[in-house]
Amino acid sequence: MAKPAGEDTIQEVKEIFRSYLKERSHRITPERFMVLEEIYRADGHFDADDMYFRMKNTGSRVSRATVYNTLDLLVECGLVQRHQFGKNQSYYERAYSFQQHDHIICNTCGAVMEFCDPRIYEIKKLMEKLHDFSITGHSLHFFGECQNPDTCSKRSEIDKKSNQEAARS
Amino acid sequence: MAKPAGEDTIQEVKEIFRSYLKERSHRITPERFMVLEEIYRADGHFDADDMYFRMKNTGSRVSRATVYNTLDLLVECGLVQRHQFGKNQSYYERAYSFQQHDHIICNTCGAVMEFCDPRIYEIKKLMEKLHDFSITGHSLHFFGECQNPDTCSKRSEIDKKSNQEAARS
DNA sequence: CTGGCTGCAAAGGTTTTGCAAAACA
DNA sequence: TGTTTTGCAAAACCTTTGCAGCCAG
Repeated sequence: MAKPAGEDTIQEVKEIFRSYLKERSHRITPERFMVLEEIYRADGHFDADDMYFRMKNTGSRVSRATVYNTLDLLVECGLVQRHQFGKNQSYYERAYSFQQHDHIICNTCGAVMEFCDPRIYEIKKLMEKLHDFSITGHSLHFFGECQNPDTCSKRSEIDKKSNQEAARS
Repeated sequence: MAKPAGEDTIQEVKEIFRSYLKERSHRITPERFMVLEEIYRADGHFDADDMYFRMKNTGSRVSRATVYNTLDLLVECGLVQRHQFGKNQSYYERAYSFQQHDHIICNTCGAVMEFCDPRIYEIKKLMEKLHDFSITGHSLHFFGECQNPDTCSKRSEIDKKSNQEAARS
């Protein structure tokens, strides 16, 4: 799994975000930077509510509205990627200093694995030419079943859920 | 764009669905077949509510609950594919006798184009081997902007919306 | 100052659920 | 006849919005 970003990376993304906000005449508020920092201190994928409760627990009190607002801004400026893993809910992950990758999702246990294949880029280039289209992003998911019974079971989904709920105490 | 399925195809998918339901000891209800038929008579992508209103208009009165229930069954048995085009809403399209394809989505006008590239299959095979994973499906979307001003404008999104609303009269 | 931003709560839109009635097996 | 399934409406769920007060510029 992905590890949290280092301090140097966190300083870099803050600077990038600051420039972005200034450029667009958006205000530089402490809340926005608190969200950015929390995202880059986290590892892996999360949803908006995860982030809301995570911040609540670490003492950075921001409202849901601000979390959503900031996530939108961060997606716009490319520091965060938004994913749809099949549920009607958005998942996010940090995008800076973080290798471009796609996802393999287990239908049984919900595990998300990551991979990278240069052929995606080749397909992208071909499609831009073929369809007279300017492609700015993509999402590739493979769905299926883990073959490893240790990591894949209904159990692990239940664990995940109860852990999340515990975090919201 | 995709054209509605022919009568022969409709008979085939009904037979497949019937076998599937029998196998799983699910009941063979007229509502389920009405939904299946309406899906295969439609062209392109639709959401659950589209289907609900489409059926209302053609006189096949089924409830929303039944539409959702049946869509789940059809996705499970592979006759329908579910897509997430970036909104927090599911879109569907028929999958039988319908070439496997992926999607290019315009962020501006919402247009959805289709394409097909055999390299996806190659990547899939590699990932199954690399990650000891059994892949049963995938979704690949490219996001960006149409380069053709005739087909791409905010306007076309508005048109699409008002057409949908007209269908719900 | 003053317009954008925040926090809160309420509204919005899609999907799921509970329950009585209907109907498949 | 006994359960599923249906239809309806209410609930649940995630996200957006409205508004008063706050704060960055």
